[in-house]
Amino acid sequence: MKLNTKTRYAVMALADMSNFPRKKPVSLRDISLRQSISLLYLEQIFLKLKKNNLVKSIRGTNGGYILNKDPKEIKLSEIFLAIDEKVKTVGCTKESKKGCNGKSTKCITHDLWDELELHINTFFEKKKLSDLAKINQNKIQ
Amino acid sequence: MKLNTKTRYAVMALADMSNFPRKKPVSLRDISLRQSISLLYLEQIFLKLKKNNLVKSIRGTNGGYILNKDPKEIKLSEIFLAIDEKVKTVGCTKESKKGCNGKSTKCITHDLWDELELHINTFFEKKKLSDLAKINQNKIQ
DNA sequence: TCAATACTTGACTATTTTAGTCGGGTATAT
DNA sequence: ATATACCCGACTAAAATAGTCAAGTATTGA
Repeated sequence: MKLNTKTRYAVMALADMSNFPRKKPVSLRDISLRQSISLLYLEQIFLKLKKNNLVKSIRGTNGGYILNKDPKEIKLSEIFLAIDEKVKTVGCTKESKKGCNGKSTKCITHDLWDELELHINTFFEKKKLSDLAKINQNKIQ
Repeated sequence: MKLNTKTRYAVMALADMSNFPRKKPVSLRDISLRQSISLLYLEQIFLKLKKNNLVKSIRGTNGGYILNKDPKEIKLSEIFLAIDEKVKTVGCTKESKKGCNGKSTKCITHDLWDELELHINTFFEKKKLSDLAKINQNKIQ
């Protein structure tokens, strides 16, 4: 059970941006250098973030991206949604209406995974981008 | 972010077993039929569960597996551990001591993922096998 | 005793997902 | 004009997943 890099990098990149004044565009090149993330990969990620209105883009020299909202207002769940990362603990979701293992009944663990999903999603709803402050960049002990 | 089938099936299978008296061995064949899980796959899974002392095996005709503890005593976290499913939200763990992205400092999101990991693991520590009762097998609405 | 049942083990494999890269754009500032 | 920096779809190598397969061993019951 692990997070994909796209989502992790998205959070990292946005957290990076939130360390700078919101008015000036931040270029992907700079983020790439500071956070050691491939520039080409960042481009892919930011297209999604833009489509989902988390950032706006400014082209040309001295261009870059700008956060659309104050970091205090940006929930991690929004970022996850933008990147398409679904916290789906299991195949038999409520949406599928199909039951687990192709049967019309819930599998024996169905409610458990539902509960876990809710648990995790609640965590991401509560966390804001602003919670990842510079203070986090300490040495590992 | 999703759970692998091995872990899910392990929980399903053990939950299935816990619906029957603990003294009589439950064969994988029966579990396979009731829960629609491949028998060959179940065999692989139960070897792990056995190695980690969650079940004991009885060979031969009328053989099968027996839970080593009361379902009330079996934490889901134990099952996860047995199957090797690690809730590792990210590469830069405390254990690696290496820092994120090869640097000696924590990445900007390091503490976040740590916190998430703890959050999820706490959930599994609290959940017992007995919490997945027969009552869960309702129709999907 | 001997056939059937059921666990044991390691190796193998097709498919899917992940984690990117590549190539060719377009818009803007200087 | 030219360099910068965003835009976009298609592609791909590598890893993980979700199993299967072959060849056992131990035990029971007829």
